[in-house]
Amino acid sequence: MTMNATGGRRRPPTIHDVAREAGVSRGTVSRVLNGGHYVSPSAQEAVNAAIRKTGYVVNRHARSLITGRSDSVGFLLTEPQERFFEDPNFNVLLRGCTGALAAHDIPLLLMLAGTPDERRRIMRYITAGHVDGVLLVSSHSGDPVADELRDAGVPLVACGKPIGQASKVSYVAADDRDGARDMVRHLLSIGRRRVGTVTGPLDTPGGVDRLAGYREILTEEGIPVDERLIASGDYSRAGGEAAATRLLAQAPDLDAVFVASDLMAQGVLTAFHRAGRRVPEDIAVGGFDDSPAALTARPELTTVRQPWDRISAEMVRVLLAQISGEDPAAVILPTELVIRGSA
Amino acid sequence: MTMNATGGRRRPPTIHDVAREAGVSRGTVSRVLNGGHYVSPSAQEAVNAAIRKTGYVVNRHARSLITGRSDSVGFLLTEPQERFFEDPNFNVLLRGCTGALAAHDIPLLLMLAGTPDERRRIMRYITAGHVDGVLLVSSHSGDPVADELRDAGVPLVACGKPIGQASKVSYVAADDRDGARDMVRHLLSIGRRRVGTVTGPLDTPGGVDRLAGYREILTEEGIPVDERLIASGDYSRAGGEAAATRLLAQAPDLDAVFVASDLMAQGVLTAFHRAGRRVPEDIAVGGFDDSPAALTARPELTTVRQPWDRISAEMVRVLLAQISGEDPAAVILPTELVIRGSA
DNA sequence: TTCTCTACTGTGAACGCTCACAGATGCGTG
DNA sequence: CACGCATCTGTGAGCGTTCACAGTAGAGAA
Repeated sequence: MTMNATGGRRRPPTIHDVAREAGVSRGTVSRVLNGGHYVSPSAQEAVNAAIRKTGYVVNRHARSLITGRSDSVGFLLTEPQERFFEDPNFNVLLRGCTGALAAHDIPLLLMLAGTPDERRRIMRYITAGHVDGVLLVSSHSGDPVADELRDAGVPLVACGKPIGQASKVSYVAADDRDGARDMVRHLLSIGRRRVGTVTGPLDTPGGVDRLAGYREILTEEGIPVDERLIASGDYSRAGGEAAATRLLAQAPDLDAVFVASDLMAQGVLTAFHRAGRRVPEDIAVGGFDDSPAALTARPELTTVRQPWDRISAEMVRVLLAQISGEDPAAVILPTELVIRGSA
Repeated sequence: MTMNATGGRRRPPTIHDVAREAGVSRGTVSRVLNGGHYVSPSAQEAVNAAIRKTGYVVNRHARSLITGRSDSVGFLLTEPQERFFEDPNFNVLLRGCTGALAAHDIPLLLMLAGTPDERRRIMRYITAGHVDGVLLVSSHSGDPVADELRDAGVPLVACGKPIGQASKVSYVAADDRDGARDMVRHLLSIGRRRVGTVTGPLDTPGGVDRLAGYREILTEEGIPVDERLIASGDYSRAGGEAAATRLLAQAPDLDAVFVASDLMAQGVLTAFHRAGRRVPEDIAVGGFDDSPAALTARPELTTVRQPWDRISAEMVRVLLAQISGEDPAAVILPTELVIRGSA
């Protein structure tokens, strides 16, 4: 018989081979491949059989050459990468995006742009049309990359609200403010009155919005906001530890603290432990993210879950919509309070 | 002047545009692009200037169509993915590979093959020549994917020694046995005599080789191997906790334990804590991996560092060598004992 | 009948690049 | 002087696909 398929790993079959096998023309095979419009049922079937028989797989390079699309998207990480790879949320996100794209048969290209050099190289790669769109992950938003890409006309979806220039950039984010509100409300509901907070960097939406939620609830409850109860961190464990130490010094009567990330909350726990404060007896601690770190911590962290699975799915959905011509869109997803031992 | 480059985002410049701009032919431009052999210095320079001026970037699809190469490689994860994405080592590996490839201007395609369906789709994608080679990460080695890819003639490098069929598959691994030997030797050197171990799954090289190292040192030191001191885990925290509990029941006089992963060691610490055993006073604990988990643990884990940065670099090196025609190769890298509080 | 419309099919002509080849030049050697 | 050889250059062909277009056939309307 034919010595192709699994056997002789020679030249892979082309659309020509399929056409010959099916007794139709290239054009018909191509039409079957692209949705099967204007193809008779008999031809349709013959082509499908031929595809199965020959083991044909479309050559994406040839297709891309003519369509101008690449049928792939980039997953772009700006900034020093350690921060991300340390962050368990990031992994969930990466996995979710890869999976969601795979459902559309679209490969994901992982791109790391830590240094200016890499950034340049990658921008060239992207703007040369080697990907159809970009999923952008960058914590310090206000990242120039977002604007550059937008200006270059590259479909783009950011993870988290980009702050700064009210650029028309699509994004998907959890409702940070509302999540913070839930947590602080919870801390108050269990009887705490000196509720502090360790914020994220204030050039990130997570930093700004979670702090805003904190302020709002206190105000709504008629509790004056005491600036000595506010310390800023950098989303790292060490930063959380340092912030907690400052907090204890500034406000020794602290009885609860809302920490803007679980990783920082781990540092906060360490600081409190060293200072001889018990959690949650002396001080209740609430985190944010519901990362695996929340379960590693002792006691386990009460935290705010971000719907990462939905975030990744939405990012992909919005990006694909944008690639096929729709306008940029913003999606904000609800968070969920997860109560464990620390508060 | 010319209305290209940064300005009008119309059709990107082609090799034709560059040739015209430089006053040479396509062929000469192509030669410059591919190493610059047989090109006069003056032409070389004119072409480079034209490339800068036009902002030309090679169209990889057109190139791939004719060369048959795709100039990209896949990073393939088999098995249920959670396991990997939970594992901090994996992240270091992914980051390292992406970076090492970027240095060669080769994009990395992340591929997740958790389900049989995905596996089929991805195998088709790979064997269709959409990537030039594959970096394979799969903990339970003996994975059929490795053999399938090898049989399909796809350049391949595995992370960790594939066990089972002595297949001619390239791999890069840390020296598990030697690392285990160092750790057990260390435990003995601090005076422990009832040294147990929690192994990894015994269908993984990490499981087998680390146990082998454990046995070897005990034997060399003339200490009989007591099977009650050996419990197997599954590289998960919960598995470590369960194994430690069994160990305590089987051998209450345990005074040290070598755990085949840091994550499991965390579980072991939890179990010991619950049983009222102090670490390291009552029982010394040694981990493996030097993952961030080692620093999260209390006390911080004495552990064996795997050189993940070098592993990723070597994987990429070996893969690229193989793509350009060299034979498969195995690389084994030394580990390093990291002493902290737990032992 | 004849004409129009829809459903379907086949055929060049690209897409942007590399490769093989043919040609041109300059230089050293028989 | 003729010849080989190495260096350099341009040209046509073709990689595998899609797209626009030109058809063909059959059904229904005029």
